[in-house]
Amino acid sequence: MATEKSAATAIRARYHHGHLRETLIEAAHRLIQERGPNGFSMADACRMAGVSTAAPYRHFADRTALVAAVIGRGFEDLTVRIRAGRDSHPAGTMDSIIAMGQAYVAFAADDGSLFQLMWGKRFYGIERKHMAPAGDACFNVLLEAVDAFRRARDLTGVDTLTVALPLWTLVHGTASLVLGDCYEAVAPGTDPGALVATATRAYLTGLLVEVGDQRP
Amino acid sequence: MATEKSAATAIRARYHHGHLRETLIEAAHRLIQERGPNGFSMADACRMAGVSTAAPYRHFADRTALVAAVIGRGFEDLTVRIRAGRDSHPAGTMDSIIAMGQAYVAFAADDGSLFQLMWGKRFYGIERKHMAPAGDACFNVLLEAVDAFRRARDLTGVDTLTVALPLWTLVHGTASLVLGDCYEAVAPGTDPGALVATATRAYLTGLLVEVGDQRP
DNA sequence: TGTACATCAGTGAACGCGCGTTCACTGATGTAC
DNA sequence: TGTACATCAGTGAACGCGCGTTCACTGATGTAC
Repeated sequence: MATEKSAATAIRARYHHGHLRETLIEAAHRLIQERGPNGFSMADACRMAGVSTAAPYRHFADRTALVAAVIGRGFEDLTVRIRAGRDSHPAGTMDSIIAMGQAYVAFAADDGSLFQLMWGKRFYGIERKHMAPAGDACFNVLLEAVDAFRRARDLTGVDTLTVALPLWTLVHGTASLVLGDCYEAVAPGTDPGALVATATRAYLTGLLVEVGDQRP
Repeated sequence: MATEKSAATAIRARYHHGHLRETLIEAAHRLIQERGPNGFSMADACRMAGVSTAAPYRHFADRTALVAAVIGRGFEDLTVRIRAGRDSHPAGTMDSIIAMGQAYVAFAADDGSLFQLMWGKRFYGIERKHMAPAGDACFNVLLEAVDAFRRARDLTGVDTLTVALPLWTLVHGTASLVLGDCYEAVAPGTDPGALVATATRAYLTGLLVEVGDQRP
């Protein structure tokens, strides 16, 4: 019986938690997932981690610092996922770019509240510039893919950034509308992944027609 | 001196406010604008309106009802603005569709927090379906414009909704990234209006190439 | 036109609540000798 | 190997705060006669 109990509360059997920093980040993440971008409180995270409300201040300056850590994890996760999408097809193909976009949307669908926190503003007073390194790493995955596409298609009339921004915009829009239940309200049954594919294809085809040296 | 004072506090000189419902909606709107999607509280709105904290309950069931009213106004405003954009160019032209998108983005830039509230989820527990009528009216403006474009271009290979969804997605993405300061972080000086124009043009051009009966 | 009265839109004080953060503390850990 | 001690990661109680909502109330308004 003592053994049973210690199994259930194994982590807190010791005075020192041991992995409190990690545990708090995960707890905050789960709270945000379950209750929305504002659903997080220090007190709840402590309850979840089985720790007193003063404990987090050994690891985080304040509540904002904890949320910032969660957001940082979000960017890392997103970067891994879109890189995997991109690399699932040969470099320089439309399919590679499409898969990347679909991975972006899938991330938003899985983790909508965190997605809103990452790209939104004024939720917890965290400025965009404080997320710059993590966000840049993420954006670079897209830039590399677009660069490969431009080289593959001899698309020299426009620079990489100009091609990339609308692609990002398109998948970001898809993600935002998915997680706001907006497609459901207006066109039930819409498949966001398919939408990303057709829209991306049409956009890139249009680009090739307009400024490409080569026809689609 | 009594006159000066009554000028400053003219509205509250009488026991009955007279326009409290309107005033509270405006106050809540301003608080949301100034302090972000979560920056609104009943108490602040009352302070702003110069009224006791119990007064709002004559006009709104609870705090959520007040926010819902603000969101409703947002949809009305957005509808007016995109309709004006659409009608600023001949029906059925790309320019008409582009101007509509630019109006959408301009709305977001002017009123970012409200925009997030309107399209986001789980901020104040308001479900998408409760905004349906206002949102539908808004979406119909886009559908009409796309329908005019399809007729003008004999674009019979795809239906209106299929053409419209990526257009919405594109401008929604632009709006979201603008108000999250995301373009600034990655491509300083980006003009969102120009981005909407070139991306919309490329997308529609691609569509005409892929499924149009007529070449661009 | 004057009056009685129902209705309505406010007041102001109070409630219970949960929050972020701080404080002096305590128990565990690791290291120098 | 054993011990003294500095360091560190926790505790638990308390703080002050602002919030949403309710309550019995009061002052103003409009209407029937």
